[in-house]
Amino acid sequence: MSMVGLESATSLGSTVILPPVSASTSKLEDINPHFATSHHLNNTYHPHHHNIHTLSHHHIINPNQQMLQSYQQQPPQDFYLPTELIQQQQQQITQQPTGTQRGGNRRSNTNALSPVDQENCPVCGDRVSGYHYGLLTCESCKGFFKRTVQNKKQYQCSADQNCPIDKTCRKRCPHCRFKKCIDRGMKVEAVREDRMRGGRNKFGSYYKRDRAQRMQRIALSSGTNNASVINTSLSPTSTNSSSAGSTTGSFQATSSTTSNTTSTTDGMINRSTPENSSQLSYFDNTEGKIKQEYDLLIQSPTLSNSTHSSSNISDFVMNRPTPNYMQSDNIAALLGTNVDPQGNQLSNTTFPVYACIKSEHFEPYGQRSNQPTFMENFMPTSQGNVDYSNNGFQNTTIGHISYANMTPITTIPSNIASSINNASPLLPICPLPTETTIDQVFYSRPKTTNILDELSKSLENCSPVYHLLQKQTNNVSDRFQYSVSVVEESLNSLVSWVKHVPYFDKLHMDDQMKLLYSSWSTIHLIDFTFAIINNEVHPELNFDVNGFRMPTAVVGLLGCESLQPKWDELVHRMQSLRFDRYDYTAVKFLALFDESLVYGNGAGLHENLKNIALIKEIHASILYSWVEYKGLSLISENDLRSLFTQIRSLARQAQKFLYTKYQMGQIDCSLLKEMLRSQEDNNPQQAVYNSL
DNA sequence: TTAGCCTTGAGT
DNA sequence: ACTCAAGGCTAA
Repeated sequence: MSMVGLESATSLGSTVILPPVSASTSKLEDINPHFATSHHLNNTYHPHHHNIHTLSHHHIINPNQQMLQSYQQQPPQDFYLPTELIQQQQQQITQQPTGTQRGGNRRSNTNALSPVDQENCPVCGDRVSGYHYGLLTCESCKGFFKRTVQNKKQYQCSADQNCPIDKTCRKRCPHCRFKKCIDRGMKVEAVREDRMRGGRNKFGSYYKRDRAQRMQRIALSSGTNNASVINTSLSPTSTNSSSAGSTTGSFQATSSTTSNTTSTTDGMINRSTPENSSQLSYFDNTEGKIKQEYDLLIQSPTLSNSTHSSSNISDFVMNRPTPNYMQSDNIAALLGTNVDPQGNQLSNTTFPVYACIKSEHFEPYGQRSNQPTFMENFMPTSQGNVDYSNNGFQNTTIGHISYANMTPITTIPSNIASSINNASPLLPICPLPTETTIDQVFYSRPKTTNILDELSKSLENCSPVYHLLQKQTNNVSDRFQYSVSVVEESLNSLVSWVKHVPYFDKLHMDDQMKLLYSSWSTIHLIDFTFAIINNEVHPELNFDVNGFRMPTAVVGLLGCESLQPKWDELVHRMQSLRFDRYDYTAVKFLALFDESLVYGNGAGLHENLKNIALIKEIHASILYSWVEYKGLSLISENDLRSLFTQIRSLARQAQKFLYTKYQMGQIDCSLLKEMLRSQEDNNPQQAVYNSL
C-alpha cells in the first residue's frame, strides 16, 4: 500500500494519523457536532495516543440520523421514464461480460449506462463500485464502514470534527470519514451482526428503485438519441399523477449541469448520494414498541417475500418524499424525509446508528401479528387508554411545557381521527386542543426550563459566519457574485443545521420545506447581522486578490447594497435594545418557526402547513421565553415582535431584490435558485413579496 | 488499517 | 443461471 498523506502504518493497532488539515478547509456538511461519540463502540481509536481503548458495549441511538442527506440536483416533477427504456438500460448493464465485475473494477464498461459508472463516492469521491449499506459508494468506504461497524470502532478526531474527506486524505481522520458516511446515508443496520454472507436484504427494492431513477437521470442528462423517448414521457399528464409511495421522483434534464460543482473545498466530492434517499424511520425509544417493530422487520427475512400486508410498518420503514415536492426536492433531498408514502406524518423518528442488525435470514418474525403497526402506536387502543409510556410521547415537552397531565381520549370520532396524523407530535393523542389545554400550555408554564435553551443547543451546529465568508474566495468576479456564493454556502449550512433543530426535525417534511422557503433569507440576515454586531466578523470585507471591498452587511442583505441604510437603522435599533446572543437565538428561531411567514402575505396558505398547531406552539413558546428574558429591561413584547418584523421585512426586501436578479438569469446556484423559485411554485398568482 | 478482489447466497 | 450486495481474505 502506498502511504498517503501523513499516515503511516506501523504495527497492529498503531496506525498513526497526524492532525487533519485546517478546519477552515472543511466542508460545511461535515460539521455535525451531533455526531455522537458513540459509547456503543468498543474500540476507541486515538490517532495521537497510538492505542486502542476498550469501552463498555451498549447500544446507542444517534438522533442525528433522521434524514439522509442527498446532494444531487433534484427533479422538477415526479415523472418516470417508460418502463421499456429503463429495462433497456438495465439490460445494457447486465450484458457486461461476467468476471469483469469484481470489486472496484466492476462496471468498468464505459458503454453501460449505469449509476455505478456515472457516480463518484459521496464520501470520498472515489469510483463507486455499487450499493453498499444503503448508498452508492466506493469499495474502500464500503470496507471502512463495514470494519467500523463490525468491530465497533470508536474514533476520535484530533481537530474540529470537520475534516475534509476525499480520496487522497480519507485515511487521515476515520472519525470524520465515518461521520461523513453516516451523514451521507450509509446505514449501520445493513451491516449484519452475525456476519452471514451472501443473500439479499430488505434494501434490495430501494436499490432497484434508486438505480432506475439514476439511470433515468443519466438518460435525461445525456441528451442522446433517447431524448425523443424521454421527452414524451415528460408530458404534463404524467407529472402530477404518480402514485404515492411508488416513485421517488426523477430528474431534470438540465439540472445536472450545475449540481455537482457547488462550492466546497473538497471539490472531489460530487453531490451524489441517492437522490430522494429513503431513510429508516424509527422511534428513539429503546424500550418502545416501535423499535421492537422495527427490529422485528429489520431482522426479518426479505420484506418482499413477507406475508405482511402492504400496509404494515414496512411501508414506513423505507419511505419517500411526497410527490408534492418533486419540483423542488433539492431541498427535499437535503432534508431527507420522514413522511410515509401515504403522506401521513412520521414524527419523532430517529435513526439507530449503531443498531447493527442480525442477519435477516435466520431471524424468525412470526410473532409480528401480535405487534401493533406503526400507526397503531399512534392511535388509541380499542381496549382502553393509550399507553403513553411506549408511544413516543412520554415525557414530551415543548421547552418548559409539559403535556404529561393531558388526558388522552379513548375513542376518536372518525371525522376527526384523520386530523391526528397532522397533529402536533408533541401533543399526546388529543384531537383538538381544548381551551383548557391551551391555557395549560401557554399560561401555566413552570419556569424551570426554556425552549430557547433547548433550541440554542443546536446552534452549536451552525457554521460560523466567518467560515462561510472564508470559503468563498475563489472565482469571485464581483461583490454581487461573491454575495451570492456566500448565500449559497449559507443555505447549505442552513439545511444541514436545520435537520438537527429540535422539533423542526419532527415536522412533516412538507412543513420543513415551507418553513425553510419562507425563513431562509431572514435567518441568513440574522446570522450575518449578529456576527457583525457581535464582532465575529469584520464589518468590511477586503479582497486583495480580487481588488474589491464590500461591507459584510451586503452579504447578509443577499447582495443588495441599496438596503444598507435600512440595515444600519436596524442595527442601531438592535444595539439600543442591547441585542445579545440570547436575542439572536430568539429571533433566529422565531424566523424558523414562523407559520405566518409562509409565502409572503400568504393569505390562507399557512393552512397548508400540516403541523400548523405545533409550529404556532413553538413560535409562541419562543416569543414567551424571549419576553421573559427581556422582561427586566422594560422592553415590551410588542417591541420584540416589532424588531423581529423589521428584520424579517428587511430580509424579504433583500430577497425581492435577489429574485429580480434570478429572473435576469444572474444566479447560478442550485439551492438559492430553488429557494427563489419556491415562491413561484407555491404562489404563482401572487407576487409573493409584494406584501413587503 | 486499508482497499482491492474474492466468495457467498437470496432474490430474480 | 444470473445478479449483486453482503462478508471474507490478504498484500501493501
